[in-house]
Amino acid sequence: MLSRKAEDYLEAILNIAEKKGYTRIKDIALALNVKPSSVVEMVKRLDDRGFVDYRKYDGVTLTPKGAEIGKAVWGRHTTIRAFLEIIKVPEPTADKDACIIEHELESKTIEQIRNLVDFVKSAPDYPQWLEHFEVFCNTGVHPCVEEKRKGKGKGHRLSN
Amino acid sequence: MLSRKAEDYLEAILNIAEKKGYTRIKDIALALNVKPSSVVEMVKRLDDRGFVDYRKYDGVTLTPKGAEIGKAVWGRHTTIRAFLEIIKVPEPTADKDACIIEHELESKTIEQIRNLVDFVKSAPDYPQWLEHFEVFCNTGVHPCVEEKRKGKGKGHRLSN
DNA sequence: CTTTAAATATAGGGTGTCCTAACAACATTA
DNA sequence: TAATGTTGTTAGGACACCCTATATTTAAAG
Repeated sequence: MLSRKAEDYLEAILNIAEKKGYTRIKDIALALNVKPSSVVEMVKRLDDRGFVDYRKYDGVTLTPKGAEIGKAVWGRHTTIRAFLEIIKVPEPTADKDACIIEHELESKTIEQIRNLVDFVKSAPDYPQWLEHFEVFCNTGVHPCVEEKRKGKGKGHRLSN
Repeated sequence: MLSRKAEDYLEAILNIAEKKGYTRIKDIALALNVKPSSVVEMVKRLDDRGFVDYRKYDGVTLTPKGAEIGKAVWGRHTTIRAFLEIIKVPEPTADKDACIIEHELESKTIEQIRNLVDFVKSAPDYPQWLEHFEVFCNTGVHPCVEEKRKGKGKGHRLSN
């Protein structure tokens, strides 16, 4: 089993390689906010376990095994970030917190979050329930409750 | 700053104390799936930092400071679990994963998840969009898309 | 080609968390 | 109260992760 941190490293290596074509120790250190010496240490461990190829003074590349994990983590990351943005978590926070949540959740949980995201995306129009959710965030009152009071309960189920 | 693990201990101590009135080393070890010796070690650290009162051979109690944190973590836990249940994550998974997410998220994120939960709870009826979400989970198709095709776009925005 | 600056590597140390094994205190009950 | 079983404690060690300070290698500029 890979630790949360190890996954972070693989994800970072993947992203850097996609952007620049190669990955140096310094880039990883920068991306993860740690010192180069820490990166070297981790990268050695990842090499031992077959997740990366590491040759001294010559950067790091992901093995297929490592790339697979990196991509999986990155996928979880984007899913979670999308969800957080749907529920109006502001962007820098959404990205930061996606980094935290993306590890260790059961696949069923990720699947359901992804379902929710896809559900919203595949809607033909901007969902009314999300408009209502925004109202609720701002006022603390569910618009349908008001509406129902006035309309004396037509029995028409509203968006939330 | 308290670590994830330290928070776990405080949360566990709180829950055990609420259930049994007192908290022994063994209970904590059981709740967190660690050995008693690990518990003693952690509890000493928490005592040093003023989060618990620990006297040898005589259990552990939370200080006000420790109880505050325990309650906060527990609150986040229940919020997250409620959310996961809303999106149909099965119960044992929901509980387990709430344990994981509950640490370290920014308060804004927690607040928005809580908003979503409250939003759903305060709806006058079971939300139509959740029914639609269930359909989507089962079929991969958003019911409103079908409906729109048949109804030739009345311009009536549907639940999602 | 040499000097220097940047990047990388190593050595050595620290913290947090966990474990096992051995020992000590307590509680029960014969 | 003595024997026994349960619970709690300590000692000692392991592993993941991070750091600083010091060496080494590579790359760039003179």
